Amino acid sequence: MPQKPRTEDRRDQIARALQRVMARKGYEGASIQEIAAAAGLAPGLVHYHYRSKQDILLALLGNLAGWQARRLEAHLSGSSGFAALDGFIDAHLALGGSADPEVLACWVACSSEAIRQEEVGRAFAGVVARFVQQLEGLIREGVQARAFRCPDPEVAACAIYAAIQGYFSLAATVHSLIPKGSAAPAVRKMARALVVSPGTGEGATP
Amino acid sequence: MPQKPRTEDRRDQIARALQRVMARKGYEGASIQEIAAAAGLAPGLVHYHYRSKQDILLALLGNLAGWQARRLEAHLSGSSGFAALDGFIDAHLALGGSADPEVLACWVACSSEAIRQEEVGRAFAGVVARFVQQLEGLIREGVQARAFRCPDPEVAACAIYAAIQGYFSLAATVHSLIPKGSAAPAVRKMARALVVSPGTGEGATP
Amino acid sequence: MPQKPRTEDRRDQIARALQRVMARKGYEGASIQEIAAAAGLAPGLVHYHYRSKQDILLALLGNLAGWQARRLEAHLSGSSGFAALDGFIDAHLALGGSADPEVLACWVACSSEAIRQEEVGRAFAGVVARFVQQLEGLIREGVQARAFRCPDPEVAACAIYAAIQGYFSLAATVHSLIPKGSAAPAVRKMARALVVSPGTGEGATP
Amino acid sequence: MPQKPRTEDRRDQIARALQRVMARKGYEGASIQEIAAAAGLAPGLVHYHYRSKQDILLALLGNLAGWQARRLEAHLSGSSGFAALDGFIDAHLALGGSADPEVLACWVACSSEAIRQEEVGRAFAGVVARFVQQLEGLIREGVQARAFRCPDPEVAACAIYAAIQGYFSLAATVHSLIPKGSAAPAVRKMARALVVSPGTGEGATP
DNA sequence: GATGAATGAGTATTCATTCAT
DNA sequence: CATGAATGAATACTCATTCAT
Repeated sequence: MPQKPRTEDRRDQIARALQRVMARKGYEGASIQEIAAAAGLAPGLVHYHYRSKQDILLALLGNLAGWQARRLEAHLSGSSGFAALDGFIDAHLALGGSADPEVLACWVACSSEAIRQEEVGRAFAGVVARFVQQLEGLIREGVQARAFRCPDPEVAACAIYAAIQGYFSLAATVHSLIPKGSAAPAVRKMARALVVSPGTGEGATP
Repeated sequence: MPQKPRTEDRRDQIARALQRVMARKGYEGASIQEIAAAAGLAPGLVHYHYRSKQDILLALLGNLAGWQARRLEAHLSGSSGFAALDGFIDAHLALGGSADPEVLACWVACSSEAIRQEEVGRAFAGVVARFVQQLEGLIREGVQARAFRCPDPEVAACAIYAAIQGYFSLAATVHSLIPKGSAAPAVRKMARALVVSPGTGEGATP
Repeated sequence: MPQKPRTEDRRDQIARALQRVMARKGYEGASIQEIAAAAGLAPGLVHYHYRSKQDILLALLGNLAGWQARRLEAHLSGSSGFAALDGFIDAHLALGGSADPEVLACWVACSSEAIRQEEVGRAFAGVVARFVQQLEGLIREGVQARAFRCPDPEVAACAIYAAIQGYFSLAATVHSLIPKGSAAPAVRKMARALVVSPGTGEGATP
Repeated sequence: MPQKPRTEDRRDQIARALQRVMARKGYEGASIQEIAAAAGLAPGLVHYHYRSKQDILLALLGNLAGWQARRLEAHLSGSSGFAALDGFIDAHLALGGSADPEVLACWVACSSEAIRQEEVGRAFAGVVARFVQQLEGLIREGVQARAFRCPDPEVAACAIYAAIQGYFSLAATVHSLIPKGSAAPAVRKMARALVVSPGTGEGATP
């Protein structure tokens, strides 16, 4: 059976297997043996293609980030103003999107590992920072185009991303608590409050 | 609870030790030996006071919930309307509050374990549900008092709590990304958008 | 079965088990499982009493050094001059002494590990240095007492110890090559050449 | 041996790679992958040219023995008596000779493996026996030529070789303990004590 | 000849849990 | 209550060897 089916394929196969196992058992709970079994590979192969278990996690994190980036691109595709803002939110929260419970559980597990493992922390922070900056960019464009009024786009972007992140966390842990289909609309509404307000003041518009 | 006082002390001592260790190493990474060492106790004592490691986690989760409930009580104390809403938010996000990085890291670790261990999941869900319902209650009171207009208090409560939860997660993982002191004000602003709007429509109304 | 049979006893028990196994299989070949089995203990106990396999080796090295030091003491016991010199040699090479093939094999294995593991190297060097310095001391005393003439006791001590060490190595590897009982007398004779000569010249003098 | 020339080159390339790696990591610590990397070859090639890892060690041992035999030949070249004796010693211990730390470390590692692996033990014993017998031959010639007086050339040869071997061992493990340049002179002096003495008695000459 | 992916047994080490004292 | 030694299963990782290409 030893052939040459593109090492890159094997790596992806293994990262996806980690995703499947980790969603149910967490990162520590995902043993190499189980990951290999889930990938349909011999246990030894895992460490042939990855130097360490952490490396698989980093690869998976890269995958998750890549998929999300691609979904984002599809949802934004040249739009601006409220359309872009809503696109960003929908790309993260709309049904059929990240609603994949496996991806959600993995993401939350990644955030936990980010606390424990410095290298994972750096990678995780990089991914999050990229999305938040992209969001901040959208807001700044909207402000320049007079579509938005926003005293502090950095704060606004962070807040909107926090709301999204919070829904991820709740969806992964207490899924039934979230009224069906309410996430994206609610965040859209909250986002508006941040990009149409004249100051840090009370609320929305006069 | 009603045992010899020493016992209750010991249990708390151990739960706090788990908190300290878990903040740095996560739940799986916190060994009983290390927990015992952090508590200044003999390893054998841990299993004398707790049936299993999971039990310590559940106790810690209870502690975290209790502390938060008490802080909430202090921040609310009879207020209503916007004051109550802001109190709820501040109790979670105001400086000096849950900003304790140890507590944040523990909370995120708990959310991860909630996915893996059914029993932890139930306990975690209970805690979250209680806070969300309390928030929902505040909103309903505000609506009845004509202070708020909110078509769906359940959705609003969930969204506001998601934003808080998201800030917890970001604070624990990518702390430096959050502009200092921006969390509570931003969530207040977002919350307003949810309790003054007439529909799921565009945003706040005149 | 969990009692308190003096942890120090357990440590010694394990170090002796390593000695038995290592004599046949070398250090790398001595698995923790096998060491535990040879000691009649559960595998987990080994790492309860020793932080790492290397630690067991260091303990064993300490044991070997200690036994040899004690044998040396017995063989020297106040003697000086040629008696002391012969005593040093006999303590190392006389029959029934280090002729224990198990000890010899361990010693050679230790010397190999001393090359690979820095910490073992330091410990091994310390042990060897101590014996060589003791020998050098004996020679210096003999010189001061006019019993010896030796231009460079450091060189002489090193050479004599090298000869001893060489017999260890040969005994452990090509035992049958050494004529029975020839080691100690031969080294005694060689040693004389180093402590009675006036210079680096030809040999012994009339 | 009579295969395609490339094959023989490859075998030597691999044996030399083992030498390099083994000097730092020992025999067990030298993985086939690493050996291949050190040789600049694909891992699979190693087992194409050698049936097993042990076979590489045996080849390396043969190389070491061969090199030493050649050096010996150069140092002896027709000499006899003390010149031959000194030549034998210098061939082993003179500066620039086996002082190559890589070779020394390998030699000590080989001696360790000789204890563990019967086949290596036989090969190692063969190599040592050959050198000792050659030395014994030199001494016998010297005796017949009336240059030496030596009651037991076998014992003398063994003793001299032990001293050489001991210096190898010390040089590989506690190099700094040996006074620079003292090895060969010291062994020459010790050797004299064995080939000029009238009996096994006290010391040198009457 | 040469390659490098594949295999699966083996390794040190960690750990929750138990229990004699 | 308290101790800390004991247990044995589990884990990440390594490695000699094989073999399809």
